Amino acid sequence: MARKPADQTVDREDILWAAAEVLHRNGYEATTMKGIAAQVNLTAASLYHHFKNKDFLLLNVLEVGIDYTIAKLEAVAAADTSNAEKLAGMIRSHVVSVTGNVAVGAAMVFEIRAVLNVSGKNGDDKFMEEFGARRNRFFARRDYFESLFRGVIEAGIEAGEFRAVDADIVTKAMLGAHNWVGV
Amino acid sequence: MARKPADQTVDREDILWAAAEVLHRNGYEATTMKGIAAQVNLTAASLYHHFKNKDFLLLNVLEVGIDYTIAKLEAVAAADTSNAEKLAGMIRSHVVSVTGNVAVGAAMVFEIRAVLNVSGKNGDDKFMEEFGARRNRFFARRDYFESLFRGVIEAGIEAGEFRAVDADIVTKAMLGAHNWVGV
DNA sequence: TCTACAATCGCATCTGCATTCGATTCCGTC
DNA sequence: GACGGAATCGAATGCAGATGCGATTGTAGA
Repeated sequence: MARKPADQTVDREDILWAAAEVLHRNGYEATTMKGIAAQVNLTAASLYHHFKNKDFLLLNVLEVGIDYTIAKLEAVAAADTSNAEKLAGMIRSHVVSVTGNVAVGAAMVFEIRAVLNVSGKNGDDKFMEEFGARRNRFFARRDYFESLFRGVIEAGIEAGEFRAVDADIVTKAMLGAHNWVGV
Repeated sequence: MARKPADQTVDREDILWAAAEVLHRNGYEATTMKGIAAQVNLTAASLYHHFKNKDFLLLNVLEVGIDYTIAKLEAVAAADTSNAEKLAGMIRSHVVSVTGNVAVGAAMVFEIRAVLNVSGKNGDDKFMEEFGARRNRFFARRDYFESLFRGVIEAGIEAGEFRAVDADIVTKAMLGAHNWVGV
């Protein structure tokens, strides 16, 4: 009695989805391994077979989210159109990403800080080394994501298509607007 | 040795500020009573002299924040100007509120859901009754706050000052933009 | 069929945190 | 100066949640 029938097994991705949902409902710290496990009819212990620990699991949710969002965005950003059209397309793409998968979208909006705070308790060198690296990669991706928007805005200003606004602030405001409509 | 010198005593408000800061840094669940207490050079136990418990304390942070924000906003919203001017003033007011006190501002943005989730563990009837009431009041305030914006937008559309947009969505997007620049 | 591995589970541990309580010290007031 | 309440603290309690471990059982090849 230590294993469920084969037709109930889940894979990494199922767990990530479940985690995203629980995350969306409860927030990072309030999300328990038990809670995630329950979502996929497993016990908390079983999750450790698939993920190193809670922090890695949740970071993984964000990684998948940002990668997906960026992939869709890059396609649009690479288009050979005016900056105005490009920006419009990017906005559409981003909003669709955020609203299409509210759980993951919200996770990326709300749980960043939680990921940032992982550090103290886990005194493990090995752990923090790997986690830190992946976390940095995630934030780098996030910066890159933002830079896609900022880039188009700046290019648009250069080209005289847009008024000369503060691209930094406008980018942030814009992303905030996108995030918010999906919450 | 059970009391600090008089010049170090703190009051409710000091604690609320401290809580807002810790909240901003760590998020709701990761915010510990000990952490808040440390911020004002007290022990966790001492906080219970000032607040019923953690949930009430943190809810109080949000209450103060929304009340402050609304107070400032109402002044502008009541002005006898065009809707466009009014809206501009409100945006200014809100952004200043959010950026002026990042801790409280961020708390209101990020911790709402945490407050919403308070319920299970505290089986106390008395507790949940009062907490629920205050929480509802808070959310009502929050709705009211949003309605101030939506109202002006709708009025502006009526008056032909603004294009006929979806006031709901635009309000959300707008507030998201404001919140985001302050994060 | 047998074997190795993957996927689970139950249980036990360990830790951190909220909350309680009794004791102590300050301060304003009478 | 004595008294009552306010503000603190330290220590103890109790619980929930992360994680480790050994046992168990599907399942895919040899």
